[in-house]
Amino acid sequence: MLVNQNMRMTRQRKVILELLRQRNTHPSADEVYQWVRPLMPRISLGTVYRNLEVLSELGEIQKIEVSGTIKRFDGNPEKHYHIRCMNCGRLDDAPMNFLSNIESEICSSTDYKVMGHRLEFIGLCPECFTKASSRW
Amino acid sequence: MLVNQNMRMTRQRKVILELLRQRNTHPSADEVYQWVRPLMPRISLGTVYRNLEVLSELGEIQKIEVSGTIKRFDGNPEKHYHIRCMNCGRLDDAPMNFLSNIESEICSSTDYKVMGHRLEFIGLCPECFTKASSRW
DNA sequence: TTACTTGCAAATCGTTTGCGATATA
DNA sequence: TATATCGCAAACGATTTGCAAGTAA
Repeated sequence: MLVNQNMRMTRQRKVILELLRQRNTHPSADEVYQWVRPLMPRISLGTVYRNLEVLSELGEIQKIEVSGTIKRFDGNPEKHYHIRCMNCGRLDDAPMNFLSNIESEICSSTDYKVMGHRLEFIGLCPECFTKASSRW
Repeated sequence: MLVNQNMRMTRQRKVILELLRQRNTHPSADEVYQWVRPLMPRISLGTVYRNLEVLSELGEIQKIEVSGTIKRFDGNPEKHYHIRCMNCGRLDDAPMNFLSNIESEICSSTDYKVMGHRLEFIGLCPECFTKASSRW
């Protein structure tokens, strides 16, 4: 879907954006839906999906496209990396500066026009690591 | 699914592994299914999925878990990165050495137990770049 | 007023799973 | 022979979409 010039700031769109900006978690579309429902009980899941799509195309939020599971969204539009728990799926920001020159390394040796990159760390969150350790 | 100790090398499993090893593309499960069918017309898509899962848990192949789309598989079990065409979805190996110390950077500043990372470059493949350029 | 957006429900699509039959070790 | 694996078809879950009604500008 292309973002239309005449994009309208509807109540639904505004509430979704505000909730994402307030919280620094990385929810799935369904989690966003659960957040919004107390405020707008008649909103549909389809509307949530459509608005998350539009907002990410506008650059207001980010769609987190790493790992082959469900999509996650991030109210922080700045470029940054994430770390994911391989056991429970928890997702947090990774404490690392964005590597802005990493792309130049491959530009000369690929036929692709390189335009960006995604980096995700995999591991065990504190809770899952503790649980795993206790079974050793 | 956990890999069983008594894993059997069935005809189906062997053919799938050999095809993945021979070719250096990065097929989806359905593409593998299309490859195998001429050789084994009665094989089912479910069998292909099950075998790709087992083979990747054995470390014989890799499941490529980047970007939120469909899963891809790689007959090369060595750690390496990929580059994806944002227009057509084409996926190739990225010409870059594996960054084996990148994880140590964040270990001290996260509560996670870091165990790996995934890096994917995004861009336009030569074909899509040419097409895009011609529209400017 | 106009056409973008919504709510609803059905459709889509990749993937997984239950089951009885088959074949590997 | 024992049981891992198969083929088949149905189920599943996340996401998308068609449509008539609603609403922002």
